[in-house]
Amino acid sequence: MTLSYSHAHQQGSGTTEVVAVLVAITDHIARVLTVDQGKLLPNGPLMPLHRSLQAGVRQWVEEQTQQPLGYLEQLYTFVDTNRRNIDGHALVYVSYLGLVQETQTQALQSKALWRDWYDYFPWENHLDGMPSIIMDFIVPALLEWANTANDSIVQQRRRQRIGLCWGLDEAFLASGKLTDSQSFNEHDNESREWIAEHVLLRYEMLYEAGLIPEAPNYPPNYQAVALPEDWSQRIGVPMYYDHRRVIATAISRLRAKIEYRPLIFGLMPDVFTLSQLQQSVEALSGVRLHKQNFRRLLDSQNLVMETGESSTAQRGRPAKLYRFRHDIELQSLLMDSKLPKRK
Amino acid sequence: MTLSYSHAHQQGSGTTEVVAVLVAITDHIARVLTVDQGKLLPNGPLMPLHRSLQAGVRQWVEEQTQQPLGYLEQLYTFVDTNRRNIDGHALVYVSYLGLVQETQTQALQSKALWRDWYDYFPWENHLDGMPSIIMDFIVPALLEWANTANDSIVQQRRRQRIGLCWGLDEAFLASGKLTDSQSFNEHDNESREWIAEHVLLRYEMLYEAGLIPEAPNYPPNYQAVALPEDWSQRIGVPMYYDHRRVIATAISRLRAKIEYRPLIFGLMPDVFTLSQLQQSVEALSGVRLHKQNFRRLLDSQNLVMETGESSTAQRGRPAKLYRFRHDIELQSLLMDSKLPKRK
DNA sequence: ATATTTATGCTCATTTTGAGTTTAAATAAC
DNA sequence: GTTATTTAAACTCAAAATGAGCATAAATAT
Repeated sequence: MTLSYSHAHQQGSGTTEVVAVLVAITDHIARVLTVDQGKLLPNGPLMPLHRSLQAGVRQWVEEQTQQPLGYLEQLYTFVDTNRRNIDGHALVYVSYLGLVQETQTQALQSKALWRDWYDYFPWENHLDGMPSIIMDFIVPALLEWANTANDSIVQQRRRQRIGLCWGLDEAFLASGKLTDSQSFNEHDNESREWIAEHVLLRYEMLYEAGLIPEAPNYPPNYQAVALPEDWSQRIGVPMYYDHRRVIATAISRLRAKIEYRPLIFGLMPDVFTLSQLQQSVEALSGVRLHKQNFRRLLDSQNLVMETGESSTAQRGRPAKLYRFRHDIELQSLLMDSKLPKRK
Repeated sequence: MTLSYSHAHQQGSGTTEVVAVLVAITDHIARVLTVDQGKLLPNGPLMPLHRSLQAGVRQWVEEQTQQPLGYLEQLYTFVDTNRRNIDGHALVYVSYLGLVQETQTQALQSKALWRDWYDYFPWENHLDGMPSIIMDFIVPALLEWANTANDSIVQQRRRQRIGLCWGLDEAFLASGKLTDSQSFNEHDNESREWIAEHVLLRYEMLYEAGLIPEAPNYPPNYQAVALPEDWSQRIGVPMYYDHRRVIATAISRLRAKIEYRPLIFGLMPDVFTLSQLQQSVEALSGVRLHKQNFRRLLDSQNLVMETGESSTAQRGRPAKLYRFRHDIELQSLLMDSKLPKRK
């Protein structure tokens, strides 16, 4: 796959672009809004008429996707030295995270497409346990990458990083038990904690190791243990430029922030059950939560109120319906209101 | 004070600048590195030769201050529509936070100057209790600002915001007891928690209310209760452009992050006592900490090790000397290692 | 010698967290 | 229509983390 991609916009004399990661949850799956067959995020140049970066984001998203958007926050600013304007100035692009309510995802432009964000990061979905690709391919490949370092200190550091990023004990990594992927799930005393918000660290490690198609050193030439034929499929859908890294940044931010701010507000419909709310949080964090503790924390936060109605949409006992307490909207944005930890 | 300031750099065809907030702690006081008599942060245009934003920051800081710098992280990206290049593109400036070790602050360029960061934000220093300016002037002025809103809903919202930002109970705000600034400190049941990391929210509220010299609506015209003559002195040292907001962003980030990442690493000399360490954290957070709990958390984190020596620099019992465990440097950057809460 | 200052070890009550058990109220299957 | 299954929701309990204080140690100041 070639990454030199002829962009639609004229770069002209400006050197600044904006790019947006819009997130919505539909059918309990976290999705990002893409254009160009899922290869690009909505983006466009900052123009003299824009009074702010936000204004630029809103205009280009509207133009390219017709998706109405609410909450928007700045993520990170990147430089692409491969793309320059006529005077040789490198392209600077400022990324934004936007949240879209489930009910508001209709009537998009034909180019625009909502995609399951785990299509881009298959290893990040732990809703049904740790995906097998991690122990079968990713960690072995990373360990081999660690070994290619000349300096043994660097090797040690890399192994340490691998353990921390992927939730593995270093002793376990050294023991070479990886070949038996069963043993991992059984002896969870050999594993550390998987930290959901380390999405960006994990992506950057894969990138650095040359295991990501977007990386300049892909495919890696150190593979004694060859990667499978369909590796570029298994390692997730590639994107143009560094847009996949931008999504990784967004997921990291979202997973971290949802622990102490009720951002989930921006993703839910007006009325919902507590189970739906929990499933939405799980879709973002990629791990299952403990139901009883989730609810305990919720009502200690006083974020939701009963509507009085209940829903029989599911099979079992009808669930009470809730809505967010918009009277405390401001407060909630400021306050440190946590959401519960993993199961 | 006029804010149209003729900048030293030629803007040319680029539209991107970098600006750095360098922080160091000397004599237990948190300081930021400034140029131009404390009116500007080190800054400069991103140029074609820079391979990254970081590289740009490092070059301009070196050139303007000769301060060597270690840890550097991106803060936020701003747009200044008042400054444009020849083609009319607004200036985009990317801000960075840098940490400098106490021992490394020598031999600066003559223009460069380390300034107590509370010179810019006098209301943020609660090391000797809440500064009187808050209850004497700031909150009364803000309450009057709240009353100037046409909509009574907006008025209510503003009062709510004031309470949350400044750690005050709304009932208390409504009660009009403000005139007696003593009553506040006595009845702390009437006050909420002062949240140290809300530096930016507080600054932006003052800016919005027109109480900050940099604000376009300064001085505010709604003052029935007139501000004191020397208001522009009391409300902190003004800066050119929006550089004071950039510092507020930096302090917010630092205060928030120090709670869960051992950033204090980057500010300490090699060897230090636990009291010095605590005083440094206090200098950043602006509040006093509980000594015993600070130490308990520290050794639960295993971040420091004894050197074996002790220091008799102070008056009382000699304090053991410690150094950071650099063997866990990487780990500590990744791990959620908290520092203790307020006293 | 005694008061004062600083460092450091230890206790204790309260809150928060992680991980269950039990009961309620619906649908699906026989 | 009775029974199994599914989902909701209330409640319990032990372990860990937190906030606040007391007690003792080892130096300097008077």
